[in-house]
Amino acid sequence: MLQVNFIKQNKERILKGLATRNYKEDSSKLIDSIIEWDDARKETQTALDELLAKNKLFSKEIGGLFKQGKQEDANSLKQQVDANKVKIKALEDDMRDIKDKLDNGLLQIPNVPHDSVPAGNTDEDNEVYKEWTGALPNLGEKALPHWELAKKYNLIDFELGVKITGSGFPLFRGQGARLQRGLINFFLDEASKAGYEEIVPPLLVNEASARATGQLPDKEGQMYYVEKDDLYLIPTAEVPVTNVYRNVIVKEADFPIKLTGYTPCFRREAGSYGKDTKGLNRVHQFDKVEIVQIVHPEKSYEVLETMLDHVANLLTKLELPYRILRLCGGDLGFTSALTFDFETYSAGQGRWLEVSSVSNFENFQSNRLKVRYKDANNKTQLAHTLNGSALALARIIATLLENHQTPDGIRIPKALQHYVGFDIIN
RNA sequence: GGAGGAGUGGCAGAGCGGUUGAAUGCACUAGUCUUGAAAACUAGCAUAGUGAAAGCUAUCGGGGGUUCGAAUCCCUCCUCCUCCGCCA
Repeated sequence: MLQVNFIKQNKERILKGLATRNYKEDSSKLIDSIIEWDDARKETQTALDELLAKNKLFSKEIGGLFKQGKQEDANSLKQQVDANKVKIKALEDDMRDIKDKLDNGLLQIPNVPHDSVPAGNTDEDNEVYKEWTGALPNLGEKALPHWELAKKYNLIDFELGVKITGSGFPLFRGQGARLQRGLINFFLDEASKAGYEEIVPPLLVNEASARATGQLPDKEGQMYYVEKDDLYLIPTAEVPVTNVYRNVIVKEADFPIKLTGYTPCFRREAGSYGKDTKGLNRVHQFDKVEIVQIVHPEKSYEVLETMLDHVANLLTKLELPYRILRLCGGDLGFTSALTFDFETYSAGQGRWLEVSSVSNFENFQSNRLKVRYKDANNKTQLAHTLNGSALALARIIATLLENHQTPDGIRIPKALQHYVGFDIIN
């Protein structure tokens, strides 16, 4: 969430940013309201503080008077305190009301897109940031999509997933399961080599955590919710891993903080039934290795580049053709200032599939998380947070199977052979 | 799930209705001393709101209540510890 002071000082910039996002609400009005509410908040607070200070003083006097045995004086003071208490109660009610409005208003304003974010509505308006310059695999007429390959080599059983749970919960078996496990280890090792600390977090989180990283209230319907215990199944490791630093004031010298974590991810994908749901293209449960960084505000865009390089390097080692998109305003996540998506070419389907999303949230997320540091003047400042998938498994398996299919079987890229324990699936 | 105990600043730990945002120790930061370091000594050292600042206000696990006044009393929730039960 944006800071109120930032909103006050940058109204035009925010409106321009919201336009880039193609934001539908009457944002100008909302921003004016927020500014009004905040002014009202300050005014009420000042009035309230004055009364509280008065009563505090009176109470001290009353204490003194009692000690001196001046009961009557004390009692008359008490009446004044009581009168003030009525006013205080009213102001406190006002305050709660104003704060609610202010908080709700702030929650409705998405992050301001970075200047480089192109205006646009849908994923068709995303800008190709880095094109694939090599040749795309041409497997001819015999190229199979991954769901057929999965069946042919008995790697993934979608029907069993349906039997056990429901659609969108694939079951991996045999070499398919091995491939899955190998990829996870490969991604984690690469992240460790790049200096990320490995975390094994809880897979269910409480409301405070989901709120802090911005899943709530924005994506409430997308998360599985365990009502009995009031917990959410994580839609990404970003939630528990970033929350490690919720409400923490870090030392400036500790930057950059780099964390990685492998977790299954659970997504209800409500509203997207029937769209791209074939095979592994869109599932309710998939595995992902996430990388997260908490950095000095001046460094975040530099760090974003290194994260892009990290993901690119993974895809290169997996010998997969990929391209990088810069998301347009309309496709940009609520909390993000700038997001790059990685897509790999899916040779069996003849289309590009999103396999990673790398974002800089600037201080939008840290403002809710309250991840801060002390600057040179010992003032508390918000850190910047970034994260990226490195990588999301399900679709990587899909493209891996499709791109590396040969008449003799599915070739395992060299970098991965050591992890899966075989060099071909047949 | 049942019974009991406990939650105070970065850590340890006092306070248990009155001027306490909170003793003391450790840690940390700066200074004095020293060739340098250590030790010793001196000072500083929570977060947030508001304000130009001084200051004022809130916060002693969270929320609510009693009281002129609450870290201290009451209610409730959460967390941790011990014991019993169950169990991967």
